[in-house]
Amino acid sequence: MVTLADVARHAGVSSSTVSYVLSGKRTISEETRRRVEQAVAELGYHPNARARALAARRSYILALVVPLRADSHEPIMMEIATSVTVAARQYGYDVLLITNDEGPEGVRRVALTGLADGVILMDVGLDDERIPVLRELGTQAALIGLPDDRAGLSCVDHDFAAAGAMCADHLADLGHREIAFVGHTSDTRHDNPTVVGFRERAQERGLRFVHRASEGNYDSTAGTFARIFADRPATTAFVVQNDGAIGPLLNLLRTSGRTVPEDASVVALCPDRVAEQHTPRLTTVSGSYQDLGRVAVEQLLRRLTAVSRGEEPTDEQLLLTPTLTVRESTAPRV
Amino acid sequence: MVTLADVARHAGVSSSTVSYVLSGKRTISEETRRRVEQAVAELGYHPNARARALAARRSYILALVVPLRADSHEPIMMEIATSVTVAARQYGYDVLLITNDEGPEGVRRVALTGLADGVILMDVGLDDERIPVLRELGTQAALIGLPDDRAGLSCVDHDFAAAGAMCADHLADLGHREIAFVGHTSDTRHDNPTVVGFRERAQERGLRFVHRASEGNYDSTAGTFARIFADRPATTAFVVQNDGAIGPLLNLLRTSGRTVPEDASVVALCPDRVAEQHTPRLTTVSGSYQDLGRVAVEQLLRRLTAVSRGEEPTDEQLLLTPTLTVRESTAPRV
DNA sequence: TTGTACGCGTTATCAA
DNA sequence: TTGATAACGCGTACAA
Repeated sequence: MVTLADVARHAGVSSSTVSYVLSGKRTISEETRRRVEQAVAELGYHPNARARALAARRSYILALVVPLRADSHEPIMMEIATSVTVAARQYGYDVLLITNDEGPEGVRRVALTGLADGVILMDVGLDDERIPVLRELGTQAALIGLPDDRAGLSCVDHDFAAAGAMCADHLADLGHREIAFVGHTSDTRHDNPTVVGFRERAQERGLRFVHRASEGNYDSTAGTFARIFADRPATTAFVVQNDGAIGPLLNLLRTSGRTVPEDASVVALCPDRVAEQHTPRLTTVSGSYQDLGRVAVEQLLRRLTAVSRGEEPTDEQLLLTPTLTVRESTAPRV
Repeated sequence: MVTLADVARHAGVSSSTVSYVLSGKRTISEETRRRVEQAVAELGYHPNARARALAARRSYILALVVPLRADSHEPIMMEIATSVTVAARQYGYDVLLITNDEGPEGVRRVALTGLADGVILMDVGLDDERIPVLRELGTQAALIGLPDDRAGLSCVDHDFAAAGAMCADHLADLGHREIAFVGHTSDTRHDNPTVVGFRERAQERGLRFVHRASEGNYDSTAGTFARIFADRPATTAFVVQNDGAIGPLLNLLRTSGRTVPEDASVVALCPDRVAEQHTPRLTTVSGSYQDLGRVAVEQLLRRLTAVSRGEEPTDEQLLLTPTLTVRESTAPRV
């Protein structure tokens, strides 16, 4: 293994000079810089991360805590995880994966042992049990998802309320008056922000709507579908916040003799990738999960640099505005 | 921060004794062990991972290299990543996430800087560009996927050929004679092991079959479906190796007046989670991605312990036998 | 602009 | 069964 001392010897300078050339924390004469860089190249020197971490008292590692059984969320989780990793690398950080089967202790462990400099929490619930640990240890963190008590924390999430409102607006603009919102049965929250945003905007625009749930499979969606038309036969548009219900819904519309978008418009709240897979390709309101990961990394790194300067880190709460992408599944009401 | 020296002082022993109590690498008298453990508890000592890594010359971190744009593979990737992490934790290791946008250099970086003790490569291709780096640096690794040249490497993968054969056997046992295999257009390999395994067993059992591809959306699958029945009107069973084509296929069967499984049997090569979502619930031949991750971790750790003992690590190539789960989509041919 | 020297918190060797 | 103590390789305050 080639060490800093080896490079120093080879270049005829002290090892601290080599260190400073590499870190750029000191002004170095052009001549010695050249010599050092050449020695680095000739010897094939690679700084030892372990020694650096010990001496610098930071590991340049961020811990990413992912939920273990994210059920249907899994593709999204991977997308966030990779975007976090890519973003972190651009700032010279690496990412350690922590699964939630360690529970809140996972956070405690990486913070206490100094494995990670900070923590990114995915899939943060309203009352997340990992948050007390952050407060107790003073661990720097960025959360993806908005907990109830955000004091002292930086968080980022999609602006679900805006997404709901955008669905209402788009369909209202197209002249629809009777809309069905198809959610997921596993969403037990009465104050699902998407629904709230949708409802408020729908009321402002004078729309009638029903909110129904599906389990995300064919049978359940068929039942939901039947009930919607039993209750509201004049329904001409659907908003779907349930990836598994999309395929069944489209098929039910088809088999019931309704053409999309001529007879019924469909707006999906799902990743674009999913929307492109269906026939017709679906109009969506969607947020970027990559942005979510990137923003979380940047929030956390801002906190870390603040702390390293002896400043107080500033709490940031950011809601990312989603995008309406009009594809083939929405059209003016006839 | 509480250090080993603090604990030693508090317990009235030397710091090396504390270290040995914690690592268990030395026999310690009951009395001192008790004193040390009490001091650890009273002071709330947590060993510093960075110092440990430097002194022990191992980081107790494994690097997991995931493909960046895994397209449809993404849910699977997350499942493997979490199972790798959980398994690694059980052996006292953590997992660092490396995305393939760093390319082969990512492997070089973590190995050369000593960030990780070993590497797990996901989604390994037949001729993977990361493999030469492993060889060049002598980095210990475990691969998920089987490359062509496996010399000096430990690998694990599903036994796809066995999976294909099991599909053929199951349908042959049920009396089917004409079978359609629906694959994915993105699979350009002529020697797709699943197809090979299926074909060979099908021939042994005297089955007729066609192999067709779909892009995994409704339109493409509809075209494939039409062609299959144009070519082979007597087809009574399908094997699907294309998650996106499953929903469309079931709907096409339904709308064309064929009931599953009475008129047509369907065997899916997909995760059980996906199979359970469809109506009817699908008979599958599937392998466990969790096992894949766990086995890779164990292979890598065996190599690492061998090396630390000065022994030569043994190469292991393991194919995991998949499982046939009979659900509601297959029945005897009528 | 450069060098010296100490510290980071463990592990592990060598003695006792 | 236990204790000193020398690495481990780098960062940085202090000195020159």
